[in-house]
Amino acid sequence: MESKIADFIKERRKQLELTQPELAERAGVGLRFIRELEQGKQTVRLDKVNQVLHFFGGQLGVVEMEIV
Amino acid sequence: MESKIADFIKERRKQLELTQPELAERAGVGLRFIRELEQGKQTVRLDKVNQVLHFFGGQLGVVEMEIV
DNA sequence: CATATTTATACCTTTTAGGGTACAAATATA
DNA sequence: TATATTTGTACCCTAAAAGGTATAAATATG
Repeated sequence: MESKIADFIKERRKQLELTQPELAERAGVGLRFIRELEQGKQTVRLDKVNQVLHFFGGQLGVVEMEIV
Repeated sequence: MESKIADFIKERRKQLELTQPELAERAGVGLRFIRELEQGKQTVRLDKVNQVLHFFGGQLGVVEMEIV
């Protein structure tokens, strides 16, 4: 698993049958950002991630740490 | 409410009776970052927020959007 | 298998996050 | 209330995030 957040976004995007450029446009972020996000990049801005998650009705919040 | 994440960190820090400089040091981030974070700054890096949350046994994850 | 669509990678530029630090404001304590 | 501690604000600097875009790689489709 690359990243829970990445997986969430990738899955929800496919559920809606959107391409990366389409999601970028609708979420109001750059295409490159969507790509990096879906690939699990960690050094991304929180507000930008939220902008994408909002499109799916989600947002970032504090959760318990994974027992990896 | 400034920000759920900000409040979480501020509260947990006080529970452990730590000052901002102490938390910054232990979490391995800059003091200024802790200050901005506790004041609800949204344009922060996800990995840095996680660095702080890890100290409290938490992390960022996708949650349902708030009905504000 | 050829072709079209989608995704990944790479380059350049601008903006800004984060660290450091100094000082003011606020809060706690003696 | 005077003093010490903690927090907030402001400054400079560097590294890199994000946008745009072109192209290669991968995947889907005919």
